[in-house]
Amino acid sequence: MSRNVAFLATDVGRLFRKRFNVVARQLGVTDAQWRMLAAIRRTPGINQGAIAAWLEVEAITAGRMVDRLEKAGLVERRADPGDRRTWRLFLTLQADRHMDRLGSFAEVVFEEALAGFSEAEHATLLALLDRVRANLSDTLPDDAAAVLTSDTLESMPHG
Amino acid sequence: MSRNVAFLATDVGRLFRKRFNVVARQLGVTDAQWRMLAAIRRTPGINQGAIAAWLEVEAITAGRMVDRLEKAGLVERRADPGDRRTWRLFLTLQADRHMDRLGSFAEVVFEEALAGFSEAEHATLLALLDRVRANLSDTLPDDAAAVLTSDTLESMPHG
DNA sequence: CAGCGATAATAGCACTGCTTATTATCGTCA
DNA sequence: TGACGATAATAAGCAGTGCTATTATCGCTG
Repeated sequence: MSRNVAFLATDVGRLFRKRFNVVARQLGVTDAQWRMLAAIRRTPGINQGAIAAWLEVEAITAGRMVDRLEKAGLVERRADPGDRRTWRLFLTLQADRHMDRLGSFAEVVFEEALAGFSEAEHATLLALLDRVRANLSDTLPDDAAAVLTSDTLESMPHG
Repeated sequence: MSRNVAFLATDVGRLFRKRFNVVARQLGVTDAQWRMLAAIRRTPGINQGAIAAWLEVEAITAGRMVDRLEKAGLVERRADPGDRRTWRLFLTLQADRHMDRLGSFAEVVFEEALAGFSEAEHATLLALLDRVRANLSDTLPDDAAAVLTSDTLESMPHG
């Protein structure tokens, strides 16, 4: 029944999310929000479209997450001096302080998830899963790659 | 960044869902609904709690999906003669007629997802992913196993 | 049979995510 | 410079998912 990659992947993702959120709720942050915060920390000043491409979600999805994160005081939207359509995203100090603890929480769940795995098995799993993701990512791999090299990020304040 | 099982699994699940739903929308059925329909077809008369355990989601989640499927005319709730708290679930004729086509749709996406995979790689991926799922499934494996052998299903009309 | 803990389902609230449509702006081309 | 297609973001509406709390029963125990 569930003997297929899609269902297993869906289940693993959901189960991870559930576990992570139990502990991360202490900080008022969900797993998806953590991913977004991490992406912003990696490239401060990134705009919503680029972060959506990076996370492989739709722009509207990313936009609403930013709404909540902004309201929660974890992300700051700053106007782009060169393009009045876009927002530049930055972490607040509070968010920055949360990142280490969130990382630790995730580490714990990762270890549970991989209990009994050898290093080789772990590596194999990641490699195979990544190939599946690539197969299913329409034009997304190109877009995501573009994000990392485009001029969008060239003018960023302190990358 | 996304070099961990949880994120990769989340992404693969989401990407699969997106692709599958593009075609399945013709029949007005989502991927999650298809999973539930398949579970009901496998054990007609199953109740909501058991199906929730089988799908590894919360009872309320399954209950609301049944709401929508019932409204869409794909699932029928029948009272349980022996327990007034529970509902027995059955596919309608319409749903039954959809199942083959939905299976075909999924096959296509599965093949895309596994493009370039050898049989051995495929098997390895499934085995490793399933171990991760087992690691993350709290008491769920036991519950799910129980579902398959419990008296819940013994008195089912034509399994 | 009365009480009480366990179980099945549901109600309310919140978050993630998608599709389709709309608004504001940009950039280019005539 | 003015129009028009492309792009960034948002709006509306729905599905899936979870947590916490509540209601209706069950079933056992005294």
